[in-house]
Amino acid sequence: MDLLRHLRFFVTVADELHFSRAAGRLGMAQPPLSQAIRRLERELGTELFDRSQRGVRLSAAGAALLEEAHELLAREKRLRTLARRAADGGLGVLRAGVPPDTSAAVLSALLSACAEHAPELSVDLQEVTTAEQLRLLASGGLDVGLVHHPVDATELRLGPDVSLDLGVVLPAPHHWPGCRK
Amino acid sequence: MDLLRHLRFFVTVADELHFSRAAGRLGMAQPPLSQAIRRLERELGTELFDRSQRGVRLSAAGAALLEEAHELLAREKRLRTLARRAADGGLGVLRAGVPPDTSAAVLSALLSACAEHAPELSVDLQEVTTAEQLRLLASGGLDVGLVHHPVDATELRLGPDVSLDLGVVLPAPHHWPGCRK
DNA sequence: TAAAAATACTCCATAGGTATTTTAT
DNA sequence: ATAAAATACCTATGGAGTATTTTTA
Repeated sequence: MDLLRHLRFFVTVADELHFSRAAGRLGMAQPPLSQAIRRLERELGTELFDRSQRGVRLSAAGAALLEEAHELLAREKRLRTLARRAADGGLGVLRAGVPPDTSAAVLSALLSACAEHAPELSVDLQEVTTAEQLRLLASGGLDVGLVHHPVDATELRLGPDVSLDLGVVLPAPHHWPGCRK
Repeated sequence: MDLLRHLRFFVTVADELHFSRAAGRLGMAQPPLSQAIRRLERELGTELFDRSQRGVRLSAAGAALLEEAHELLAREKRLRTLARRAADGGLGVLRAGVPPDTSAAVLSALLSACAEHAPELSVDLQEVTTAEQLRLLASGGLDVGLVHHPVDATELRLGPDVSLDLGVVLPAPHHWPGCRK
């Protein structure tokens, strides 16, 4: 019954609060949209909207489910992105920068954690200073970096801190192939 | 194209590594399963399996996607569960009875477990004796109760025992909004 | 030769479109 | 009277089944 498409319909209607406009945005006619929402409501066993006079409102259940629907759709996109990368051989090398003074212990711990989590991912390690890494991350020359705190992480995504005085900085999502979270 | 169903197919095949057996588990014939997997591979732009001689193996991309597929399916189930709760009006208050001599430790443990499991559920606690609870549960005045054993649980559903001499009694399903199982 | 997956085809369910009706302001 | 959603009906896409072929060990 294609729950994902129906959820797409749902969030669009929830956004517009107007079936005809939502149908327009979805590139379809209004009647099939109405039908699809009704089908979804039957499937879930709940009214998603209050179609009373003066327009459409989210019902309590609809409000509760909207957030979850968004997350589900986000996951879907994520999976498709992952698949795309795998298709392009993107699941190949992860270009990682580390500061020159990184200890062998930290390095091997990170590498084995990566290998366990994404076995098909090969890691291309490069010794770069924190400052240099920030430039490379911003320009797409690196995929992830291990840097010294404190750091100006505007436009970057931070990972968890590592051991004592090290931290992980990740670039904006589109440069971000493997090693989840 | 119903990604979710295809992912269900995918994880089943990945689990069995055998199309015919997987088809059996899915309650369908083998040819449509093969077709569906091919469609999914085309859709994602990646080979999910290595169908070489001597059985089926997960491809690198397949291995990478499998985990994500599981999470997506888990989210789907979660959403359906949420919808169910909302449908039963479960997204409101759960009226819970506890015996007057319940210790604060037990109480807080139960409440935090509930909060973790159903964050959107607010719990309305009432101190009632075991005997009183049984009457209220039967009449719908309570949704769940924490009672002393032994107890006459005809027409009620029992939950797991709690700590030493306490037990959980649940009423018939239709009075039963939250706190699964 | 046997077993498992792929191919060919047929059929039916269902999603979507168009036309129309209903309802509420 | 108008605008928006619901209903009715029709068509077509595609998903699933059966039969069959292909391939490899």
